[in-house]
Amino acid sequence: MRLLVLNFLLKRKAAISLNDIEKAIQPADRITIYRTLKTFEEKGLVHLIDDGTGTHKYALCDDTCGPEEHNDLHVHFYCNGCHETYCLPNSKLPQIDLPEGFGYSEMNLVVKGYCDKCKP
Amino acid sequence: MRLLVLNFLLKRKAAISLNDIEKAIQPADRITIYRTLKTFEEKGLVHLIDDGTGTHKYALCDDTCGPEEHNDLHVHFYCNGCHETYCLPNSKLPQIDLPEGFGYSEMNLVVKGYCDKCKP
DNA sequence: TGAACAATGCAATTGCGTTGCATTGTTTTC
DNA sequence: GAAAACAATGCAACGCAATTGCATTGTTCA
Repeated sequence: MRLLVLNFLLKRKAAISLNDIEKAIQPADRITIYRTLKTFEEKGLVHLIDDGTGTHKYALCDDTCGPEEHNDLHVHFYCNGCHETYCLPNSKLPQIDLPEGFGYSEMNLVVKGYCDKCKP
Repeated sequence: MRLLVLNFLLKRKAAISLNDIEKAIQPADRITIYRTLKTFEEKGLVHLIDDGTGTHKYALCDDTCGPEEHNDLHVHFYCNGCHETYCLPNSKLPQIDLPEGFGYSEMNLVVKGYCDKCKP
């Protein structure tokens, strides 16, 4: 089962939700996939994306990720047309000036718009 | 009821969730507060914040917002200590280089860390 | 082989957002 | 001023996704 999920993740370029995987890998139990993804995340294989749609998405990490640390410090792009969420690893996160006394730890940046296939 | 909600929003500097308001304004019905906030949002009084916690937060808009348009183009800060979400209107959104063919429409940027009160 | 452990699957729960509908309060019209 | 039209409130219920408990099955190790 974990191999099935992993293979599906490798095939897809965009981030996918639990439902996507469930539909693609049938018959499969949603809870098993959920726990599989959770395990993958803990081990540093995938990272969880919050693209503002309310449903979690998952995408493969790059090689620098591990169980200790997630280097998912890149921009995510949500397409209003095809409703896909893409990782933009080439777009690095900007430097933000925080108010005095505030400490930075992580950042989540989601850009919305239309991807190259859906652009009107 | 709407006045109660508005006054509570004015008193609080941080963004607040439906539950926060419900606990603060008792006795009050959750649905009524929900619809109140929804009305406020449509009229351009408050804007909705997705800080990645999974629950929506609301915060007052500045004077440039109206029913037609929300100028909530600023950074939000989530404190891992007190779990409060702050608006950082002085931190403008950065310019992100999108891949070829991608079109920009909106952006959501949440910085996480520790605020000045919770910084260790 | 048997015990310890991990993985899976089913059922059920939680949390939050949301809608339907009846009731109450307010405004408009005659 | 009464009746009708409309807005606001409150209760119940629904929906969706994430999450957990527990029993069952498969795997590893002594």
